[in-house]
Amino acid sequence: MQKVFFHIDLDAFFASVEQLDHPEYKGKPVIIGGKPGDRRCVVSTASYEARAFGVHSAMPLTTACQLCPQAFFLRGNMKRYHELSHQVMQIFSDYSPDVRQMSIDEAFLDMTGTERLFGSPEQTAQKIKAQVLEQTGLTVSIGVASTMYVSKIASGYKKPDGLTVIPPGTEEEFMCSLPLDKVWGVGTKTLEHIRSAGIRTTKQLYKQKLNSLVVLFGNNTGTFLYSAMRGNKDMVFGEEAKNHSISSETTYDFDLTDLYTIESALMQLAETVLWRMHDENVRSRTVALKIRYEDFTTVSVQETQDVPVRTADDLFERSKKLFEKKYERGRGIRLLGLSVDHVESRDTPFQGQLFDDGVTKKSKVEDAIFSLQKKHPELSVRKARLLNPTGQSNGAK
DNA sequence: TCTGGGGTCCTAGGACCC
DNA sequence: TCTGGGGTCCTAGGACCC
Repeated sequence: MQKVFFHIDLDAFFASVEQLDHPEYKGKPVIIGGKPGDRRCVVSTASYEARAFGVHSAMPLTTACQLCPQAFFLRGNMKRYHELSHQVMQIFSDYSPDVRQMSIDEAFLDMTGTERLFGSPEQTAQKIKAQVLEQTGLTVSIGVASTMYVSKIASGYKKPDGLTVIPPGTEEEFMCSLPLDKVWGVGTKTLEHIRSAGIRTTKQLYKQKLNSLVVLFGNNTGTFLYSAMRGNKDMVFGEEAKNHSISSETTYDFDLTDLYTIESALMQLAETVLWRMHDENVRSRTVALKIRYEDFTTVSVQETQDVPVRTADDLFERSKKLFEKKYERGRGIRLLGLSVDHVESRDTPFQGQLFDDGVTKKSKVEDAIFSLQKKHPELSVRKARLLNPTGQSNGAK
């Protein structure tokens, strides 16, 4: 059967939600990411009105302020965005049993074989767009194609409120019509590499033999580029990620140098990560610490132990050990990040040494606190060290 | 214009085992 | 008398995506 995939993207999602909730923002430039004067911020989303001034995602906020000082600058309201995202995803599931949400604002739908039910893919896409607009007030852009990969690129072809259908058999033609930097999966580095090989257009890239791409870019990237230019049919729907991780990181307003402050920051990160591990009911044996120094050089260190992390204290102690191992004394720290990797469900039996060193009890106490706090979010149970009566932060935003 | 936070996947080398 | 080969796990760094 002819495969049909939709890729659906919410247009300038965070900014559109704000314009929806605050009619006074409608038709005006809106920039999510921070308030003017906030340090070390980047643009998360810019409304199309702001994009007209050259503002785009990932741009330093200070730049955005200069390009478009009259914009409404907002820090954003993730809770609200998640609410609306959920609502939109629900609508998608009315149209396909196979929805793969890729992030808060986009999803793939396997629409293969739904023609009898809903009509042609184009008609169905129109219906979805109309239903999302009617029920949420938001617009989406949809790409329709015979492969997931091409549908993804097609959804970005015409925005906002776009619909792009790539008829079966025209995938390669479509890929060859794109500028090189629109090839999904090709970032700055690979683009540079491609250009330095004398390849200037997707057409030229398409003409390369698999074998010469492998010689130029290595097996993985070479094969990817070859396959991408032909619509990347290998990208399949049902694959599970094999290496789940949970992380939390903070860029501080001012560089950290004082050891006590640094340890408090690590404790904060450990609490955040452990809270989420509880929330997802997972455990992990691998803890990784990331340090970004004042000059933006970034290093990381990780350790896998035989026994999984059990308490926030445990995680804090491990992170402190990693910090001492890696930190170059005297250097200012702009970012600290803590993550646990290779997480697995706490329900899968643990193949390891079982012993009681007093941590088990502590872990049970913590479990109780976490579930209590989950039931009653208004109760705040926090470590004394992390409370700050002066209202001064550690420098974290 | 000084550069967020949350992720996934890949590479290359080393340790260790059979 | 010049050093196998495959498999698995681990680590540090990096590319890329939203």
